[in-house]
Amino acid sequence: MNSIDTRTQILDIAQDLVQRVGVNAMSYQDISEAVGIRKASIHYYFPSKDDLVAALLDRYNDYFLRLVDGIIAQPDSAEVKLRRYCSLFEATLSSGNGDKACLYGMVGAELVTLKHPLVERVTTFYRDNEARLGQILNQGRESGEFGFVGDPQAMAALIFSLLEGGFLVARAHGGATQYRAIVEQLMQLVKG
Amino acid sequence: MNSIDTRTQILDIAQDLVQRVGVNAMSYQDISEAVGIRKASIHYYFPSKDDLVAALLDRYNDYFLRLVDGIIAQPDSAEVKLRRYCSLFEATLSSGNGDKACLYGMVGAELVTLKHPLVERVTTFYRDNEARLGQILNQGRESGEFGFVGDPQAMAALIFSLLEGGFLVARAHGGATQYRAIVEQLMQLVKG
DNA sequence: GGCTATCTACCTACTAGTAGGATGCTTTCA
DNA sequence: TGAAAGCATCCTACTAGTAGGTAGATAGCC
Repeated sequence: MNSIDTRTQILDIAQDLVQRVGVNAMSYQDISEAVGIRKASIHYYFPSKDDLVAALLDRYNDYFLRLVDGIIAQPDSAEVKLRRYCSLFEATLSSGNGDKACLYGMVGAELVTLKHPLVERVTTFYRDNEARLGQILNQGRESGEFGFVGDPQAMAALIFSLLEGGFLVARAHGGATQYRAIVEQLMQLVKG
Repeated sequence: MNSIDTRTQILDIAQDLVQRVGVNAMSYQDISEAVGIRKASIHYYFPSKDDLVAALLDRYNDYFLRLVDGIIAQPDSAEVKLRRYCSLFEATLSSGNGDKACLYGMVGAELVTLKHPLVERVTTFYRDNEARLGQILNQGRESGEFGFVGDPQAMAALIFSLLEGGFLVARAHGGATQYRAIVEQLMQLVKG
């Protein structure tokens, strides 16, 4: 169906825009020009901007957590899993001109301007990611790979904040190189 | 002079707004209502929005780096200095309803939508902070307080990204409590 | 008189969103 | 089989509201 293609195209362009400039600076007009359809046609698929952003967040959530769960399910060492997790973020950073951030990182920065249903999605995404990071850290602790001090769950929260922040900082200064250096430094700390 | 007061009032309100909702979602109309003057009067002090944001960034940069330099100049242990540095960020988070982020963190997220002179300010702020963090870490290494593995400058970049990210994540999830837990975990890692 | 600070009144550009029409494919049914 | 009805998609044309920004008048002070 061509209609499904259009819907996907709208989501793809919208996601790209949000990752670059944020929700507030992304407009239906921008999407309209990039996709090559009229503004009203976007309203046909997504009646309100909140609908569009919600669909965007849900799609990204499903996509990202599926990848993470795939990483965890593999019979790899905890170090390999943690490195793969970090490289999921890096892939996004490198995919554009180094000016794309994590979708949820961008939305998180604009959190106060969003309505309840969207805010809830962000908090859930953060919580789910920290939980999965906790799993990886626990595995590494048990196998003896990771010798970091402190609670694995606190460490998971630290790593998630670090990756989200590293993303935004790297965009301004240092780019993917700086991000990789930070991940490398993190790995050393985790191994202890 | 009443004029200086007005100018300061505008900057105060504008900073508060940017820390909550970001540059793009902050409008002259919002400031106008909060300060109690007409929109055109704000243009008298800050002809364009870029002028206003530039003044905002410069003021915050001076204020923040002065505090940091004050911390470094004290004859304290490296651990105390690092804890004080981290608490500078926390003070901002706690100052509102837990919905205020670091000014430069917010602006950093919107980086792509800004013009050159503003982008430069952000990168400089990041660089200056990482350099000062590096000083503290070097002191701790030399005194034997800090036993973390890896390069102090890489560690400084890690800590700065962590704090900026921790800010944004904590706003969505966990608040000041979560931020403090992350800082505590960080301190354990730095001590090694 | 000139300067500072503030105002009213306006402009253009852009925002999200709506109403209703044109097109064309699909399904229904005589 | 073929016309009709229904539906999905996309359109033009519009709305009301808000954005940043400007012109020019007014008031009070040095």
